[in-house]
Amino acid sequence: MGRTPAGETREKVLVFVRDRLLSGQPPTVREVQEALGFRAVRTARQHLERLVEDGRLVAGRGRARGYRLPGSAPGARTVLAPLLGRVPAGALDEAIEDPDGYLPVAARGAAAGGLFALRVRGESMTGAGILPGDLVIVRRQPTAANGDVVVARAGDEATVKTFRPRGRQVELRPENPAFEPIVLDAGDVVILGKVIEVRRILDGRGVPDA
Amino acid sequence: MGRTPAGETREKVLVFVRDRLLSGQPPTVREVQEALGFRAVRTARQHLERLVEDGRLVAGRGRARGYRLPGSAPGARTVLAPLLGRVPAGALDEAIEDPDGYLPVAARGAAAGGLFALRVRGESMTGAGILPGDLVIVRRQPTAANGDVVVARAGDEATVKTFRPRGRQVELRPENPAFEPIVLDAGDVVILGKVIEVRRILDGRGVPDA
DNA sequence: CCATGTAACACTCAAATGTATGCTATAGTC
DNA sequence: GACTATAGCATACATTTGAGTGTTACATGG
Repeated sequence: MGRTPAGETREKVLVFVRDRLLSGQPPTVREVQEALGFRAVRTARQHLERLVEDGRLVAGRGRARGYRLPGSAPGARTVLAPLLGRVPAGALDEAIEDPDGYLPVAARGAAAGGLFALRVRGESMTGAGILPGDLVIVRRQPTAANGDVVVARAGDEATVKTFRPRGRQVELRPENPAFEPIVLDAGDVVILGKVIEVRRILDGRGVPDA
Repeated sequence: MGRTPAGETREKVLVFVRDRLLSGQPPTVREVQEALGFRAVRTARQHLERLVEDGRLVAGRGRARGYRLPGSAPGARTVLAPLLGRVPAGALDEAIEDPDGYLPVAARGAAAGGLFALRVRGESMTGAGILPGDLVIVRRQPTAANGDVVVARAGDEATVKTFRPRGRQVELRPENPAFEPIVLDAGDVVILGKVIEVRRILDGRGVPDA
């Protein structure tokens, strides 16, 4: 029957599989078949086998939906971080239950479950280039190092600040001279995690003309 | 046999499934069983059924590895934007052939091939919260609207600036009073694309103590 | 004590899905 | 033309995996 130029179809197969993997839904061989319009399961499988031979995919022998991206492949280490609307007092795990969405993050060693994202409110960190409305990607951890930008809960509110240990106390320092540092006993501060990435979506709006 | 306090095990099941889903590897019922140490498949399935009843998971009827997080599945479409080392004169397409890496981007309608990423050099945009070393995600387009942050080529160099049309001329305005705007004839400016997102990786380094 | 609900087990069945065998056709090479 | 490699098809088979039936045990409330 019909043929296609060498390798061309295989690229489409790889793109399809990779897209599915990135969106968290590994495809079956038959889904590949259908998506590419093959009339035989075998055809899809042959392409997949070749991609594995060439090292562009990794097969999980016998497992359903078992194809993966090899560790070196682009996108292989992408995980999804839940975007939380707000962090109510003492209920991070509950907040993760009902996220506003998910952000794809290149996981630099971080485990999947250990990430979440927050939208920044207020101008207290503009000096560090973190503006109101920005998204921060946070790795959950109970401690932090001097100078880390952290998400901490002091009292009821969760805030983004720079972490400064001060002996038995802790300073949560805003990066904006118009704001005052918060200094508390170490026991009164709960570190929710460390900010590992800042994102700003510009999509629609531009910079207002001065 | 042994029992566990009410609901406790179910939480562990949810955490396990959620972590697997966020890292792109949906588990099978039997994998849940094994991970939680159940001796019967049915036990794992019952927990999963309950989680679905409570709306904390979504089941794909009959499909292998069919459990999803509520509200996430279709929306979390991710594409990869190639990170370009630099933009040599007149060769955007060639630069995309040999990227320094890829960034996962939530595709907000944007076509996959229409995105690329650049690392920002210089401090000319600090006023807009774009710092040296930041990554900008760019959607390729030949025109821009007033106020858009764009990647444009004026002469040999590609720069990130705010786009201001000025009649027959174009102003590429830095967002930093220490820098001078670039004003050129419209014909001498090539818009490579519009910045739709800004990212900053904080991974290791924190904010230096003042 | 008994009814009720949850947690867990053992086993079975059926659908989804990976794997294999064998064949046809087109394109390129010697 | 013969040889080889690739693309594709049709069908069958085997494993993985989701789904169903029934039972036991341990709490808790009336």
